Amino acid sequence: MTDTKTKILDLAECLTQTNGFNGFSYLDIAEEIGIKGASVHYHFKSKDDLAVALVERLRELHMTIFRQMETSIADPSKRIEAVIMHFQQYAEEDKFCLCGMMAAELYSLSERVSNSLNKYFNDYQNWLTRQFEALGHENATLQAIQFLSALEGSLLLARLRKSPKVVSETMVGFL
Amino acid sequence: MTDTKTKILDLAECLTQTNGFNGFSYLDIAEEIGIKGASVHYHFKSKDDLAVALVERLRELHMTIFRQMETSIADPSKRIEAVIMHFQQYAEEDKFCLCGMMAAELYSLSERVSNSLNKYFNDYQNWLTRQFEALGHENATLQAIQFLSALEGSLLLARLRKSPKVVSETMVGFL
DNA sequence: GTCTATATACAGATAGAC
DNA sequence: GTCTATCTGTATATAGAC
Repeated sequence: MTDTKTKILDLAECLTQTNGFNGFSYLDIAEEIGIKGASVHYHFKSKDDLAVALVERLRELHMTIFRQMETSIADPSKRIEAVIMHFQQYAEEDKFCLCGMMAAELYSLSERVSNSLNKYFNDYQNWLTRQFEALGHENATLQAIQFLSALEGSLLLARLRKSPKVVSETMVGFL
Repeated sequence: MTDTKTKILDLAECLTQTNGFNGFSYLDIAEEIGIKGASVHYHFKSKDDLAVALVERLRELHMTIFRQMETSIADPSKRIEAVIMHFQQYAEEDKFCLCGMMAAELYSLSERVSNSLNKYFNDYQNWLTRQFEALGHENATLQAIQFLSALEGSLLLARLRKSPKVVSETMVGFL
């Protein structure tokens, strides 16, 4: 049985990816997991605290997964392929990227959140750069930022068009 | 002297690009242009009407500009360069793409808006495809969706990092 | 076309009981 | 850790006067 704090984070993550961080309330969270609105404040004093916790949790999770992939998957292009499929899965669930969503909502969020978002994308980009270096690309840094940009943009379009495959179709040829 | 309706649209466009469409209220609009909140409803009965008007106006404007560019700028790669610089300008003003923003906020918007957004991006992509065809690209359709995706994604990252040049640096090599 | 006044709903947040 | 009760602020929207 998962504890309440984790339940809140899981649900908030899902709601942010679909409706945006400003698109749900503490009451939405409370009703869904069966507590009262005030109780959510016990776990996350302010909604800003919740935002920071969401980004930090995802950054740590993704970095752990990325580190594991470097030993469990031998071929770097297969690792990148897995990343593409992960984003396509978001589109299939009518979700956008959590941090992409918050990056769009940037100016309604605090500096703490924007710092966390920057850390997230920097870590992401550095990992991608290492993969493209391993694949022997001339300019791995440029390749990484192009890949990351196209990934975020294609997910935005795929979700709008209700065509998840737009992600993998767009990312073809980035390997 | 611009009329009130145009003033509302101009301000709403700016606010949507910075704070998101759900990030401002009729009262914000009213105070800035010097009328009362209720008066905004006279011009746009519901906020949903305002959303549709914003997207439709921008689609018509951009399509007009694109059509003009095809006669005023001889080199298709110079036309594409102009598009990149237009997006970089957004980043310099701490703005995201209006329709990209609304695409992120998709599930808090009506079907009317999502239909308009789809029309906008389809027209955009078709125009880009024509440019890449004129440049003799093998797969102009793929090139266009990759370009559009990378453009949206790089703007999202450039704005987050407060580095407008990320847009043009990322879009290098897409010509 | 803009105003005042108002209806209704919901947001984030806190105090204090259990 | 969750509750009830409440505060305060703000949102979209409408009716009817000017």
